[in-house]
Amino acid sequence: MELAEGKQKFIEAWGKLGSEWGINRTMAQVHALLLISADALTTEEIMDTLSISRGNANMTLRDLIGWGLIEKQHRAGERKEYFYADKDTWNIARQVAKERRKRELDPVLKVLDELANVKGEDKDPEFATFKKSIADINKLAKNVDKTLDTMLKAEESWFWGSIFKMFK
Amino acid sequence: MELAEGKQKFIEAWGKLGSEWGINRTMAQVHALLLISADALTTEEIMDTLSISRGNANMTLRDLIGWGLIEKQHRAGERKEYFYADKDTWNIARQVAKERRKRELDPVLKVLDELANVKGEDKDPEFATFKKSIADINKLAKNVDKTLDTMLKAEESWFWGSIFKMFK
DNA sequence: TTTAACTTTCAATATATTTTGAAAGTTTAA
DNA sequence: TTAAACTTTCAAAATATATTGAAAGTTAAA
Repeated sequence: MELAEGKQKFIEAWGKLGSEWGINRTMAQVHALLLISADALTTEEIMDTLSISRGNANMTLRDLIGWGLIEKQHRAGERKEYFYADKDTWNIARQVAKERRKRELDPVLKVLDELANVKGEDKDPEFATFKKSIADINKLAKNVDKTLDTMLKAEESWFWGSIFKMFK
Repeated sequence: MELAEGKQKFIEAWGKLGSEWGINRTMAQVHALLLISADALTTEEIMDTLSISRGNANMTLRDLIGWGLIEKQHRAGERKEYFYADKDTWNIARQVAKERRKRELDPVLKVLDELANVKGEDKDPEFATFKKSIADINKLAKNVDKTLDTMLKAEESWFWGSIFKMFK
């Protein structure tokens, strides 16, 4: 397989994976493109390569910056902005985990805590089932939260070392 | 907070979380409803409670069965089918992880392996960056795969025991 | 069998999300 | 200043996804 074809395939696969996990396909594709680019790219180059509009490219790049996955670069004597992706997969995974925890896990934990206070008759099976389910999910969510917290602070080598030890 | 209101809130929160993770909102809501129901429910009851159509309810219930999250029940002397959700959060997490691995991680691993064979000039920085990125992502993906594999075989207590030990 | 209770299908419709592109906004060099 | 180079915005259009509901299909009791 040629490099050009390989790049194409990677961008497609990354885009598909992203969309299956609730991430805008274009955003995942732009990220993929920058991931496999040795140099930083301009908005223009990204638009052309992926055949997307200026508005779309601009918004997507802003979002990616918001996710902490890419950054702007400036070159002496040039007005244009260049975009460059962090290539470290461990950082990427951490960044994504961090953002999603903030945006999604935190609100859910808040709701679950509220729901732990629902009042009712312990003899009522409907109430008992509700209570039990909420408590169990709460426990799982808090464990996930704690695990992410530690993971976010961890260094790569330390983390993988632990995973390997954990799973022999 | 009253039980009825709590149920409502939980169904909404679960639906929102699901949709943010690429799971159909209605599917997550039906799952939530069954999770907090002491008894198995009929299609009719689910339709009424969530205000969804018969077709939607039917398709969603089939999907949930496909994900291994709920099951049909039959009652002596009745034609109607009842639906019941597994209430064990550990099983739910495992089931979801299992399905998503099969549907999403496996295809990505396949593409990454193909992309590892892309030919090019080692001196070409574009080629070198591509190779490096693919290799790194491959490594991460394989680690995730291995971790999931072990997790899927694991018993709850064993798993959480390890997590706790891992993170003190 | 027949029939009524129940389930499934799917084309049409509705809703939600993404994308476009032209206009407005901003910045810097001359 | 002015004007050209560049970035941002956002209403409208396009696309993708989810939902409806009536008709077709299935099943089991009579």
